[in-house]
Amino acid sequence: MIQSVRGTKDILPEDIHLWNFVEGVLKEKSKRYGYSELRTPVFEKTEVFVRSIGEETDIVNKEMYSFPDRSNESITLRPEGTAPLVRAVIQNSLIQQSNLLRLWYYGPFFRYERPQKGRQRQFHQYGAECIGSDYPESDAEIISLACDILKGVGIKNFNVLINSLGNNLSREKYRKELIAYLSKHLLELSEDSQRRFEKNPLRVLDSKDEKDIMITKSAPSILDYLDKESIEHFEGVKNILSKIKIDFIIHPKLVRGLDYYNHTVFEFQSSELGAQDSIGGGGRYNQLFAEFGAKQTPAVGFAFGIERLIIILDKLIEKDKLIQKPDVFIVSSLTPDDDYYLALLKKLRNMDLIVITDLNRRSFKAQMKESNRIEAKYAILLGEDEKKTNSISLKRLEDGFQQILSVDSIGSFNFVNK
RNA sequence: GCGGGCUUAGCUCAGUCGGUAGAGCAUCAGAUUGUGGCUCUGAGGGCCAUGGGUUCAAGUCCCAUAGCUCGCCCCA
Repeated sequence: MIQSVRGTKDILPEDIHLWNFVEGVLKEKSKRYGYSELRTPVFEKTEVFVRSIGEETDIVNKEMYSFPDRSNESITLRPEGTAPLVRAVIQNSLIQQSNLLRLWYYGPFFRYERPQKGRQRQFHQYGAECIGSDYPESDAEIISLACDILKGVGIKNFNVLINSLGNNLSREKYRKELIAYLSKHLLELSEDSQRRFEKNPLRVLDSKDEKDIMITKSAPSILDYLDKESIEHFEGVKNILSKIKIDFIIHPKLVRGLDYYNHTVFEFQSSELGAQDSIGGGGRYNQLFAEFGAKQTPAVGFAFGIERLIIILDKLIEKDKLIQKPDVFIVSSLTPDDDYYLALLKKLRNMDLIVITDLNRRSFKAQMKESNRIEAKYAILLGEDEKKTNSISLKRLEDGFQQILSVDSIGSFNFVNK
């Protein structure tokens, strides 16, 4: 049997209702905040990601689906959404047409990782980016949008963690202090953290290793190294969040994996997810446009992992409620090409009803069973008797109530509200 | 990339000490040939993940591979 590629999943009809529901909320909330959709290609030149995400990150080093195309150009299936979106904004000169851009994206992304709960090789992300403001109110708007989406789909138990990495100056100053502190304990750190120390010392802070946690407990905190500008920005964000009643937890060890963040970083966590407990996250990235060689442009954004949302919702939502059951099943003993039957079928479908018929020429009884199995609201019983008298027998399946309707009165019958 | 567990019918799972497979649910068909749900009866459905090995004999024991899963790493 040919199987799907490792780490990819089919979304089956039984699951699609949940996806459609989530996608509906994403679009609706984006609209409420005045965000427009921007769709980029699923693949890009490899350098789009190498430049932006950071050469030393795992995503770039070992997780990208990169390959030379037929003209030997290195192509990469997008592992995340911010870099392509920024590329598109620059290429299409969108930021010059307006001093502020509100954009969202949604679609499949690709990372070559070992699959586990909440982690696949093809997965889906929704993200929103607010481009062109350096003020804390834009950070707050983004976080507010994210929270509204989570509440909109019905998730209430989640934590909002926030931190500030400060501007470049603050961050660099802190980095030096942290390295100084960690190098005193280097040999006590876990192997993983010793490796992190070399590549990206800030990441030692969110190690799960118990000894690492002990050591980083008394490490210097980034919040003590923020300069005046950075503090003002962070305080501004916290102030607005408090006023709009978004509960947040200040988490000085939250650093996040992508190199392009500065100032505010944040993450949404749920305990429903096991080891991959982050539903989504984001932050400010004032340097990214400059990395691409464009004019420096302040921006802030976030992304959700849709599969992770779905995992939570799967337990939370009665999926039955999302499924639209058929209105009518036609149980017929007439031939499949009978004029009376075909005319009725057409008439009902033109009434915007969901109408199902048997296509396997099965017995009257089997058709009745089928109408029950698919939970249709009504069965319409059709045979020579009805045909002769220009009528239908209409049976309400919930309670078995049956009546005869003339063909002319079908149009005014209310099928939807039983 | 590293470790643990798992893989038998469409689904959930039994399968003893090695002797070429079973249940429940689901599906389909019957129970006075135009009336569903409940009940009863019956039927179909299996390369026992794949490939090797041990053995007279392997779903069962051994090895490898793949996939799933739970962690590590990383991240959404």
